[in-house]
Amino acid sequence: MKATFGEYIKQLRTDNGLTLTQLAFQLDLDSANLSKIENGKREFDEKRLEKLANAFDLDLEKLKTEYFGDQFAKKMYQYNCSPETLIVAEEKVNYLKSINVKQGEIKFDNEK
Amino acid sequence: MKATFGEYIKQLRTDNGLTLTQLAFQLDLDSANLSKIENGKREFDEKRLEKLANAFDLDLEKLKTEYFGDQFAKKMYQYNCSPETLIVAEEKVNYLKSINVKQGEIKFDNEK
DNA sequence: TATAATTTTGTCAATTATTGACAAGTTTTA
DNA sequence: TAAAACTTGTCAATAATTGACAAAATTATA
Repeated sequence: MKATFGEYIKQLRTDNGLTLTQLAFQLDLDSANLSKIENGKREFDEKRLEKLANAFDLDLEKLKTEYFGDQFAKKMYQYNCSPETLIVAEEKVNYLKSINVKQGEIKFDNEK
Repeated sequence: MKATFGEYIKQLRTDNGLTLTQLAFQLDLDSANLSKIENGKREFDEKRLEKLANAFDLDLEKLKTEYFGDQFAKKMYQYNCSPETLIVAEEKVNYLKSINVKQGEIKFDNEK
């Protein structure tokens, strides 16, 4: 899997013989906007990952990996970040996990 | 370097004997908001990275690595992404670079 | 070829998120 | 204990994102 997330969706959709309208309906989206997503002109909203997984019977975890990997890649490309950035990210994830084992949970706004 | 970006700024600031007000001035920020940034309650705006680099005579590239690494780590922690996400990100950066060598540049809105 | 279906693009108001600013509170320092 | 430094809460202003629709372009098919 090397494509962007939009290209990936398009691939899934066409492989399964769906039109934009059909998939957009399942994702609770306008077909015009799904087109933009597939062509990289709009972002796919994280909230719809589960619907996308259901639409094609995909593993949500794998989908998340594709999705966030894509987001990070876009940012890195856009800002010309060094590959080192990803190593730093890995360290910092571990750091965040370690301090939260000790100190309880960080609250993010997407949690209730 | 394992700390969050906010902790990193605080470290730099205190090591150099600056108050919030003093550093905030250099960053064109309100000291109250800088406090929130240091404590992870607000985001540091990418546009201020250069000012931060100047304030402490840091290499902008290294700062970017810390900054974006921190952003990715937060997202991964927040959404409980697998470590694999970073490998996917690396592949996709290369993919983006390869298609743009071939096809010309992707335009991002932050470019003029 | 025409016409129907599909996809793409443009636009814009509405919603949502982020920011700057200031007041008020707390903690630290001298 | 007074001043300085830091933190927290709030909110209007600004900015970014989204949904929706119209219309243009492309593709498929009768």
